[in-house]
Amino acid sequence: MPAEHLDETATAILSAASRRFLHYGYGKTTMSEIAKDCNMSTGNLYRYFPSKLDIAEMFVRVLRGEQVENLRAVLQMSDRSPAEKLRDFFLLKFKIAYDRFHDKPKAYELSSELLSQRPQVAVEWENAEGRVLSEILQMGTVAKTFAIDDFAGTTKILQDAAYRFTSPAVFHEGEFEALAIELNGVIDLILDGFAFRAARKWGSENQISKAQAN
Amino acid sequence: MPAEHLDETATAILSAASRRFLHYGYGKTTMSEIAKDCNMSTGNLYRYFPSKLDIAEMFVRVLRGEQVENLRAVLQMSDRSPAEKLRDFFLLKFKIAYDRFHDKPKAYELSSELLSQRPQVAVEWENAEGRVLSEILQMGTVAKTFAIDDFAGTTKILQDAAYRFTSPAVFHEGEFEALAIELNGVIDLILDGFAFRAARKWGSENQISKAQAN
DNA sequence: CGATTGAACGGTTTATATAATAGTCAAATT
DNA sequence: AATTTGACTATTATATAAACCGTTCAATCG
Repeated sequence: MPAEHLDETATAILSAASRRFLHYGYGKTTMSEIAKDCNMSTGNLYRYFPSKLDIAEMFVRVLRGEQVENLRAVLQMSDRSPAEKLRDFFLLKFKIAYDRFHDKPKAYELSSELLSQRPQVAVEWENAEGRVLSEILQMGTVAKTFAIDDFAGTTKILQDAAYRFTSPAVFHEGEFEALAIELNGVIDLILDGFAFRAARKWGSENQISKAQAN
Repeated sequence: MPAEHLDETATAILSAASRRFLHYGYGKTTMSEIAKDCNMSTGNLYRYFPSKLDIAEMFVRVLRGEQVENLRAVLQMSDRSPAEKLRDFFLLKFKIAYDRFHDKPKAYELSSELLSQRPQVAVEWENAEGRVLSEILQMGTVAKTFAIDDFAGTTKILQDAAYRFTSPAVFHEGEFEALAIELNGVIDLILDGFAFRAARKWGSENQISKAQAN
């Protein structure tokens, strides 16, 4: 399922298709154009991909794999506290979505079309991001900044609360800065909620002041 | 702008149009049908409404006015604490949106079409709901359950955090109960965030236990 | 004279015909 | 035998013509 299973020819096909997808969009790219770019016949494309939509799916998988890698990099920042990593995670996710929406419209259009026909891809992607988020929550729990018992459930709740800032349907309504300020406000509130729960569980007042300092 | 400014004839037009909008949808309703229902000519409709879209706008305004009234009723429940009212508000808003999406698909379609051409209506509607929400926040601040200084900003943040549960784009993804549980989780976290801020501001531990009890 | 009509206009949707494309497979190629 | 081909089919998209509908307004009505 990941992009690594592709042999050389499949990679060439995907690369040719990607170029055309980005430039002309999914609908305006034909199988014979892709075949010509690869110096092969249309029939032969089907030995490497079951359908055109599967080429698009692989294209999106690669794009989103890169996104998750970027998000995962947040985990490694040793100079950032778990609370700061939570903020970094969502601000980066917002920035990635906002940028892609604004300066790669064809890729956005392709994603929309694919996801309407392959909803499972969206679920997998959300789960992959959820695993990163969950690791941040675990780090915070180890550090006793957070006090979380249901990691999966809390991850889902965080994704819900930040949904507005990751759903492109809204990106035209406001400029980046205004939306980023609102997102920071949501994260502030979430972090205070976590601080409250940590204080309740571990019971010490220094937890409160620690969270306040953040 | 509100529905009360309408005279008898305009009300009859709106009523005939509403019946057809709900039954056949906006696109499948023609001005001559509306005129015939009211025993008048098409030309005469334009003495009461500038355009067909304005009839649709009035239709939506009436619907949404009722919704805001229902939400405002939450404010009056004297047996509910501010925290409980906040929960009631969002659960009711979610239920209203979910129900309308599922059993009045034509009304939903009409709303979408109108809002794409009259975005200002959505802004007004969000502001009207925001005023109710803001009153809940004030009640909570008076009761020292919350400690909010920027009511407008906090209102916006709450609307952002609950956006997923009010945006119909997602309603096919999950069943009502599952989504309601998630929404409750988001509200739990928000309320704990408010409790934390209240404890920080008013400084007493009994605030923490009070919020815990909720 | 104000209120109302309905034919006329222009823009848009719909229906139809035509062209292009995704996907298949028997034959050709290596 | 495994790979590749390209003509072929069924489906989808595009182009064109016809019907429709929102809107206007000069003529009619009360």
